[in-house]
Amino acid sequence: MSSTEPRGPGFIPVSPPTLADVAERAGVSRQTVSNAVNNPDLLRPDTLERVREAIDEMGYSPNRAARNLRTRSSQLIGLRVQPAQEGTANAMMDRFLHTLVDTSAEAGYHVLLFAGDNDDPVGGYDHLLRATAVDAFVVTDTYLGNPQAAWLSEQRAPFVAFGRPWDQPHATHPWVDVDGAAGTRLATDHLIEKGHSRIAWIGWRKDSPIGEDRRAGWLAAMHEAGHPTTGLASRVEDTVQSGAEAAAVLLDESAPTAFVCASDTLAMGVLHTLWIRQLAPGRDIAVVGFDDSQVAQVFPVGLTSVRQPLEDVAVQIVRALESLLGHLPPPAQGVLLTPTLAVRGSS
Amino acid sequence: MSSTEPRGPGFIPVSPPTLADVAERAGVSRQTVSNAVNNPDLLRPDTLERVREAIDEMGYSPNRAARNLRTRSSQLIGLRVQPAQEGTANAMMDRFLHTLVDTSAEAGYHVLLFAGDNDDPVGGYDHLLRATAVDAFVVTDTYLGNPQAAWLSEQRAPFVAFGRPWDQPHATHPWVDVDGAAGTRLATDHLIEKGHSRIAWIGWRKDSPIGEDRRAGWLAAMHEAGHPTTGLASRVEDTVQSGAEAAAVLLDESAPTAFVCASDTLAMGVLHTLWIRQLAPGRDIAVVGFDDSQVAQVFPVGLTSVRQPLEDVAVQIVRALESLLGHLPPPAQGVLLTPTLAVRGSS
DNA sequence: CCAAGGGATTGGAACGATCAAGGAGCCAGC
DNA sequence: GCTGGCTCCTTGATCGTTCCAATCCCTTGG
Repeated sequence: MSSTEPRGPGFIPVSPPTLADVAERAGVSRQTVSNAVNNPDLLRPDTLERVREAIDEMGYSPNRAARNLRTRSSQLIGLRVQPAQEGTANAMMDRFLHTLVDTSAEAGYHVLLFAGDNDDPVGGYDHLLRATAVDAFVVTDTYLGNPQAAWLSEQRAPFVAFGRPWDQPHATHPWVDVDGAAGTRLATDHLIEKGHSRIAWIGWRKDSPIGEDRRAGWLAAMHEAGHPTTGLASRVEDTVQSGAEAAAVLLDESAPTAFVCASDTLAMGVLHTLWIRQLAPGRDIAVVGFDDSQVAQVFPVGLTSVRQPLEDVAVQIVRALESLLGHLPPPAQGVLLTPTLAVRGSS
Repeated sequence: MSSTEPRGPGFIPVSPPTLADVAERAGVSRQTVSNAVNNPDLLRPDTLERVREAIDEMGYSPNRAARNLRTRSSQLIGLRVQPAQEGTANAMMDRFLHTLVDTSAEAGYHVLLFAGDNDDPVGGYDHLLRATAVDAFVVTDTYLGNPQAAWLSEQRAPFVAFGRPWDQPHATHPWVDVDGAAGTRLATDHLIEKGHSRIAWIGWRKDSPIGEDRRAGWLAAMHEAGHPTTGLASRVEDTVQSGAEAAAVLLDESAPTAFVCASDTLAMGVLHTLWIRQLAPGRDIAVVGFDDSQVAQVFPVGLTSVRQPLEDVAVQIVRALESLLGHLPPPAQGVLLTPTLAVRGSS
């Protein structure tokens, strides 16, 4: 049999033992070995013991391809990685990815990465789906107007989205998202508690639903505290440069004592302006960012920042996937998680 | 056949068409369709055309599991992700991962992520290998004393390492690495060119071969330029705090006019100390980091930093993998790539 | 006109697992 | 003693593809 081929230096590795090899060794049939692996309850304890010994001795692991073929499932979850782009929120995804991999592993799944193509947002999905190469997808780039979610729904492909279907209020697919408004509200309340009342907002252009969501949190917190907001809000591109310029304008025209920003990138811009003007962040002016990126953590005095619970997001996504794939009761259609505030020297 | 099942709202997705379905439609045998996909040269042009039409019309993609089973290959490359840890060089891996996925895709491979476990560094590899779930591995954490590389070599498993086998000079597996010494030499020469002669080094503890490699580049450049180095080198933990302290000590005792650091993290520490002492980076004191992290890019004046050619690393790794897997002539055993210097305001 | 040769195509047999039935063997009950 | 039910295990068929060897068809040369 395959497991008894000659072996020695310079040889190609022997093919791993099969179910039949183990069966022969344990003196049982193939199916019994299969049951020992998948339905141990069906075996008599002594038989189970014997088969397990054989499995251990031979170092048997079920062949993935054969199992996949027969069961029509791959135990793989597909995740598309965006085309390489510089310095965006990608780095943040790192935390998410780690937990996703870990949690998936616990559920018996692996994560398959595949390349994305902006011109053909659906191509990669299509191929993997038709080849039954993955059991489900995790869709993370829902903010791009997500044709994927709609397309996958239409194909009746199992998937869970990280991000609400902003522009498709009637979408029925499961999703997990972070409550951005709650995050900025947290940040604003924190500043109010510190005694600030003129708290400025620097966010993204109006066509970003995520940006508007985050802005809403700031606005609500300010209104509730009875603080004015006119002239204190600015909407710009998500770059350090834009953040710096916006901060300069706001400082000149509205004299805020604190800034809440839609991203750490913008917050870095604010800090840049403060630095130029010899204003000490945290002492003269408070600044809060969003994302708790590495930048926020290593910035000299530390940048207070809203931290997305990406680990929880990953866990919830895997839970939803398990439901979809039939291992658990159906999940809530949408799960909204609340971020926390990482308080540092800048506030 | 499976492709003609009833379809409509509320139904479970129909199973995708198979080779046999396409064959029937095109009026040829299964094998001919298979050849149309894998060895088009074997078909007569008109037959090929007819089969291709059928494939397109039915939206056929070969079933991955079946193909994998028959060919004993999975077209998957395994990459272990370390257990989630905070704020380390992980974020840098993002660039690498993207390119790895893209390049692998061009070579017909997908990337499979699997969870790592520090207690059992080999467990994940072992399972995937025996289950023939992946064709090869990319090993990235070779600096941990890499038991993986040795173990995989012993198993005769195909893999390529990102990182030289520092502690195993006789290892024979293929690897790709970045020439850290060349990077720090680049940084040091850049500073020398700017007129600096008292250039300090802040690096890692002596037991890090990577750290010593980077230090060697600084040392060589200084010697070649005839500049003294005594009292100008410091070896500390890789934290902002340590970098700040080391910079303070060096400034007090040796009055350097520039710093070369083994990491951006350390460089941030230096910048912190400069900020406290009201010294302007780039004007009063020059600073160069290593890794060109996001931090370096968004830091107000910009942090000059050695940039690892991670994209090239990924490309070379995929190339080496293709060789291992028999599609190309055997590769060089080791590939050493030279980093570049991203010059910004801090120097 | 037939045999030889080569290109194009075909049918059967794997690959290694699970599914769906189908036996043994044993005990209780009539 | 035979049946029925239960537990435990086995046998054949199957998933969809590619490998292998055989077959078919058409051309060419003797």
